[in-house]
Amino acid sequence: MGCTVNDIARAAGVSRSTVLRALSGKPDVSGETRDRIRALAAEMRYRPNYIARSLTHGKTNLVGVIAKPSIYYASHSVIEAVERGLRHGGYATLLFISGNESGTDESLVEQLMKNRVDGVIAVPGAMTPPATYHELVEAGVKLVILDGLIDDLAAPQITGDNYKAGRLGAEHLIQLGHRRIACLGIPSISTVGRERARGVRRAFDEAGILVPDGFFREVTFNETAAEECTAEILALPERPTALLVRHDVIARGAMRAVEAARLTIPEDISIVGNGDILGSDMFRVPLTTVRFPARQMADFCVDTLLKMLSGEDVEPETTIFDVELVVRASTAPPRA
Amino acid sequence: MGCTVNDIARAAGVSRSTVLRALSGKPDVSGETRDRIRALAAEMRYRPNYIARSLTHGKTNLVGVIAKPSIYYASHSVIEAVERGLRHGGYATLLFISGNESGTDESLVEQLMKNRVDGVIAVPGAMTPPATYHELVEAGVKLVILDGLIDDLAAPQITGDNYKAGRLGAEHLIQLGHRRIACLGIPSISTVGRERARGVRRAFDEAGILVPDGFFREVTFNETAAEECTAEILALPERPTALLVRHDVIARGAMRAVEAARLTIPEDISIVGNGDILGSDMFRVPLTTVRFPARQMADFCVDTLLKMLSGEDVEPETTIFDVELVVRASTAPPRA
DNA sequence: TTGAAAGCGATACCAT
DNA sequence: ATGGTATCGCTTTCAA
Repeated sequence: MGCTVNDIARAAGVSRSTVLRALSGKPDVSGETRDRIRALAAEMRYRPNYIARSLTHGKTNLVGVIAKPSIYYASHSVIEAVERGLRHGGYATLLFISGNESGTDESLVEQLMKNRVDGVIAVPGAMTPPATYHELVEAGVKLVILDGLIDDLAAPQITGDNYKAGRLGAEHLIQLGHRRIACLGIPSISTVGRERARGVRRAFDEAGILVPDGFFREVTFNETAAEECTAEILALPERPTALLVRHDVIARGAMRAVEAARLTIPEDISIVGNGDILGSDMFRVPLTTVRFPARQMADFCVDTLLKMLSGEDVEPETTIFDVELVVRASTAPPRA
Repeated sequence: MGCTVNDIARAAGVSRSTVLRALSGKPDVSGETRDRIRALAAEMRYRPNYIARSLTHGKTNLVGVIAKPSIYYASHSVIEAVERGLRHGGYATLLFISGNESGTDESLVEQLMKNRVDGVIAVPGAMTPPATYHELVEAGVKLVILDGLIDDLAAPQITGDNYKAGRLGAEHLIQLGHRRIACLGIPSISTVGRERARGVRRAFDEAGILVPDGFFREVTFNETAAEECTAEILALPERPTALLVRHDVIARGAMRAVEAARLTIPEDISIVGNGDILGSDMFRVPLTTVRFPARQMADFCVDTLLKMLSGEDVEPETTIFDVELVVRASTAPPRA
């Protein structure tokens, strides 16, 4: 298909070496031959074969990006920012969506390694076992974790302040006067889940609030599951007056359940989401939520990886980005 | 980093050829050596270098995917389906987001070609010039267009029935009794835009409805622009009783404007969206919209490309998928 | 059954 | 200023 350096060399009646010199702007060529060869290359629509180049350089200019499935929603704008950043930095994005049912994640590491990616950016989802990331690091791949926190991983990690996120949401409800607050939380197997819960508990403790056990739930990332879980909570003898929910998408499920129970938001039930996804201001009831600086985090993540790829030594530190509460219509004081 | 066939050959005390035969399960090896070599390879964590393999095969097993930016929303689930399908078929996804400000699209074709992708799946957005696709075809790249329609392109194209989509929405409003219907349509430079408009006009014609010029608008894909455009329409002397909107995301902008004008949906204004994006049933007012079988379209698209990649001759035909109206709360008869 | 050699396309280095 | 050659890691073909 594409023509090669050899083709050009033959057509120009010079050696391959000369062609290379002309094309790459190296010094040792006569201006005349250089121009002639360049014109010829353009005419023949020559495009250097990156594959071949990779082989000699030992560098593919490929970065593997492991993303979460679309139910996570925010994913796409993150991928977008990452792709743009990588492209700017001279890398192409090899995309893998993890937890996409098909194929084990063993094959994910496998794929990445076989394609000899220069680095990897991973946005951890619940479906990807942490071992995946450890394997990558052990294999010597340059890895940065975006919007997640993997225990004991020797790689830079970028994350939002989940402790603060939990705390902000809880404090907001407490200030509004709520005392019976239920949580649809993140499973505590993950560090993110534990941090979020720690923030919530801290706020409760400071306010001297005791929450019944049935009010602390862990829900998988699934709108329908959230709906069912919320229905159960609403059926509890002493119903909560507010819901602290792990994510805006989950809040949507919760809203459905509240509606189905013929209760109203925020009069009967206040809801706090998390993530401030695109459109949560246009939910049935505009959602009060916690905003993470997703774009900045993505940019910082790309910068970090690019530094590592350029040979710089980057400490495998965790960088925590600040979060903020966005108050909208889904929260109000409890009914008197 | 990774060890090579040579390393294994040396470690095993055999030739490279033997190692290859053992690893690839070719017949001509003694069972004993084969097992020994395989064990060794596993132990040394050998992973074949796809880059090198590509060079000899002249096949990279890379498929370029050109996607729209995240404002388009539905994008991510489409990318997800495409990635999964490609991975199943033995290909990796090289992702490019077009209209991502950075870099011209010339560099897009450039990137694709330099990386020697075996094929390309493109989801056309307004920001990508059609020339991009023609260049690709001319360069001999195997291309399939997903959810778009490019004029005179010698490549298979998969699209939803945009004529019907326009018609369904309009007919629905007409049946409800609306006669003053405004459109926030797709610019008619695109075939998709023209088809959609054709469907709408056809429904109007059949009902004998004459729509004032000011009621036909073309809006760029942008929530804020949609908001402004809607505000203008609402300020018109004889306000419409219904809005036919090019996309669910645009409907969100329209909803904002309606709210700002202190009008209610659907009592004062009915709204019909398009696309049935995830969550449009949980909009401020659950949105009546037209559903495209996005997942099936993506799957079909991948299948088509995989066929082409396997050497099959595929006709460059356009395949049109059926669409359906989803009636929710944003539409009702006009006020008497 | 096993080994050797050529080649994919580009590069770096040595030799002219 | 230009040409030749080995090399990257793997595959294919031919030879032993």
